[in-house]
Amino acid sequence: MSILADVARIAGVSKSTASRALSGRGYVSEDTRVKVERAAAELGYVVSTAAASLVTGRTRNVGVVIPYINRWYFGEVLEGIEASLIQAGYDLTLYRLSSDADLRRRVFDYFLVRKRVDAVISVAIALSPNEVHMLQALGKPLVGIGGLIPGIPSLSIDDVETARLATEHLISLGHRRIMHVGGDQHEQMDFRVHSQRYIGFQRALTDAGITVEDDFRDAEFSIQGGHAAGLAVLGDPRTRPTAIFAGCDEIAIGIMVAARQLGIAIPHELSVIGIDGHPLAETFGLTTVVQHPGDQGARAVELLLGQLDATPEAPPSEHIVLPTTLSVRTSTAARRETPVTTASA
Amino acid sequence: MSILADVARIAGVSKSTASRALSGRGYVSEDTRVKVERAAAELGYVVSTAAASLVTGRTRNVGVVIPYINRWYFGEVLEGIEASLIQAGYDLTLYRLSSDADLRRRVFDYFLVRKRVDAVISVAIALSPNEVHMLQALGKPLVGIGGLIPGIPSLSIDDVETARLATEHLISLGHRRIMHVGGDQHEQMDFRVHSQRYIGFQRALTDAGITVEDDFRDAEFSIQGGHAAGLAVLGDPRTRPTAIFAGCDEIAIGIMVAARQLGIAIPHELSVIGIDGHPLAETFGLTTVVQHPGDQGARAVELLLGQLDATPEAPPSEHIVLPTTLSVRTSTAARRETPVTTASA
DNA sequence: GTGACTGCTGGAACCGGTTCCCGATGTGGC
DNA sequence: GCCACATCGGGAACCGGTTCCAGCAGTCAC
Repeated sequence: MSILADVARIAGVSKSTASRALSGRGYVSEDTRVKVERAAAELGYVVSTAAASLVTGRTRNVGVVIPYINRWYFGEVLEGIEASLIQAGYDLTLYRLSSDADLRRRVFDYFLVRKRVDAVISVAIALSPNEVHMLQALGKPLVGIGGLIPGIPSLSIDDVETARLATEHLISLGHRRIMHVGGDQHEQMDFRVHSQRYIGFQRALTDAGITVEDDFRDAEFSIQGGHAAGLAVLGDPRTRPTAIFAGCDEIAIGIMVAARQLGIAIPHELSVIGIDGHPLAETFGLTTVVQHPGDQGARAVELLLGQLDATPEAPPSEHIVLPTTLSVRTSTAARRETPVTTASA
Repeated sequence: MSILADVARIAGVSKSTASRALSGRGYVSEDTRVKVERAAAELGYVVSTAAASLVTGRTRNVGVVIPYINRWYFGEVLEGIEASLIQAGYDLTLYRLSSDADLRRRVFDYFLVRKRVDAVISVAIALSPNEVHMLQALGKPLVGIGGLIPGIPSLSIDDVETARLATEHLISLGHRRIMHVGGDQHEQMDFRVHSQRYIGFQRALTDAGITVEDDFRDAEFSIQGGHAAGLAVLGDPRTRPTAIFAGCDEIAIGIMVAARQLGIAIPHELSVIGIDGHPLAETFGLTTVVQHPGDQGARAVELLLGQLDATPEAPPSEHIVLPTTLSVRTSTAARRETPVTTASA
């Protein structure tokens, strides 16, 4: 474990020159630069980030706060962030923020505040005003993904529009008895997304002059969640919807599995559409509205680095909306028959 | 952003006393401790980890090297690691290590070496001898999960035995024409696991005196991978196996989906067993051999912290084997019919 | 020849903690 | 009354870099 002073000695220069040579800041002649680099290589020297960040105040480390790791959307976002950060020479420190209040406080008080990160990316987390305040008080760049937090630059799809797009697809196929199986509006964790998608769903119905009685069923955002909800919703042939707009592809796939178990043919007896562009959507022939979480992560990093480099007090509190595209597969089709009645206005 | 000196001044003590009071090391009277803590709270003081680790040499940060984020096993392991580290007051810095040689070298040269982590956890990665050497040269604790690296304490299930257990379950049900759909033995990333499971599979067959001609098909470790392999393998009714041992639950589920699409009834015409205990196994009624990746992550952290605390030169290069348990569901059943012939000896 | 300027280098201060060491005080035993 | 010992607090060195500043040589313009 050699230190800069060793390198300097071997190279026959001073610490300051060695530092300049290695970091590339300030005047160094080509000759000495080579000498220093050679010495560093010889000794296997690597800078101490602790020492460097002590004096510069920058850690080259970005904190990522995320509620889940093992769900497709979140995993993708995380991969996107990671790849971009590595590329830019930054480390990524991961904090999983559950809904457990104690743990949350702990993460905030104990970790994030510790001058250890240069910036924070918050992925699809409903932050309390107090938490937002703490993060802003850090004076570090902060970017949100997947939902907007007032006063914080963020990045997401337009959930209302996306949900409307999906629902309109079903309506255009002639469906009237449409149900939304999605996230609980009142859940703490998932941050507006649920309610936004429900709003978009309803808006499409309203615009088409359709009213549905039982128009919603909540489900966990997973295949199992969709499966359970599917079994519950599709059980009675007389009340069964002819089409379901699922809050995400995993729910949609769970519903498809449930339908198959119940002997309900897709798409002849039931159309299903999701949101995400999950790789399984192709396997299952699921029609979906595609988003690109990995890109969202990458873009967030871009935004962050922009803020980090350009220190001028220009807080770009913009909200970037990313496009989504409808991808039609075989899980949706024109309405064939109506089990009972369509409740259309 | 107050510093220790401010706290000391406000509390009316010296920096050294303030430091002792806050860190809890060394003699400090109860009175002064309270005074210092009050001053710290008042100023909203938090230590600079950079400064602290510069002098102590410890960062309270653990590096995790992992090949995938968005696959069930890896996500679970990561969650387990994260929870335990947070609990212990450590940060987690994430490095995704792809098979891309450049990126790999970059992670090793540029990041891991940078005196930035106290320890490293390597999850299911096939490290080159050179990479192992670099990590060991760091002189930091190092624990592997999911496969053993010579000379490094590690933690995993017994892949051979687990595969044998799964295969024996199929054999005990009367199956003879059994196939293994799993990972490519020669793939760089997944680190022995593939070949170990194949060995266990073959061992069970051999012990039962069974020989199978086409006994293997490789698949990506995902539902899609299993689905593609399933379509390929199950296409021809005359050569179709009566039972499949899948390398993981995701592959198994993909196969089940493929079987359904091909109109093959499970378990009447085809038995499928996996390895993992994936939450979807329950949804799909998949028989599987259960492991607990989250626990593996937690145990790894335990091991690591043990090494970090006890500095005595006792490198516990042990390999811990974790138990797995067979969980029988409805995807496996006694052999009913034999499409053509059973190739039994 | 002198002054201004550029290119380069070294000395030293500094970042913000931790810890060693020494001195002061108090307390108990003899 | 004195010594040994435990408790407590402060001064200062130190961790390993970065950066400011001063200084020096060489070049060019006048």
